Amino acid sequence: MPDYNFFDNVYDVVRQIPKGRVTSYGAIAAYLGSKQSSRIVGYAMMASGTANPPVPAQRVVNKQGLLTGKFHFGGDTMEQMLQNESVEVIDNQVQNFKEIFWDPAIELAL
DNA sequence: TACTTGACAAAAG
DNA sequence: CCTTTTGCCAAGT
Repeated sequence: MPDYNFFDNVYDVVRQIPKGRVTSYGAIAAYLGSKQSSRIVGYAMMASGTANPPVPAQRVVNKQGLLTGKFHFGGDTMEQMLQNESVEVIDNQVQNFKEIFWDPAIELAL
């Protein structure tokens, strides 16, 4: 068993995302190590579908606030879940993204 | 063991 | 503004 599971780190951060808030792959990657690892975060999210406990991957979007991976949830499930948490999503785009953005580098720095 | 793919991001053309 | 390229790391083939 590996030591530092990048995936586990990602899961831990994502689970701490408050309701009605969203973050970006790059933010998580940057918080863990380097923003270059953003792809690994996305990969972790994909694996999160089989992870236990499952992580609120719907709260993780790309830096544009765009629901790039909504298809992995199955149709518009991602949008529905986000809107169910008071997150406005229009055309795969999180509205007011900048306002509800949750940055682990700041929130978890406390 | 090597090559390809991927829920990203930033830069270049 | 849109398309292409490069970098990064892990997993699948």
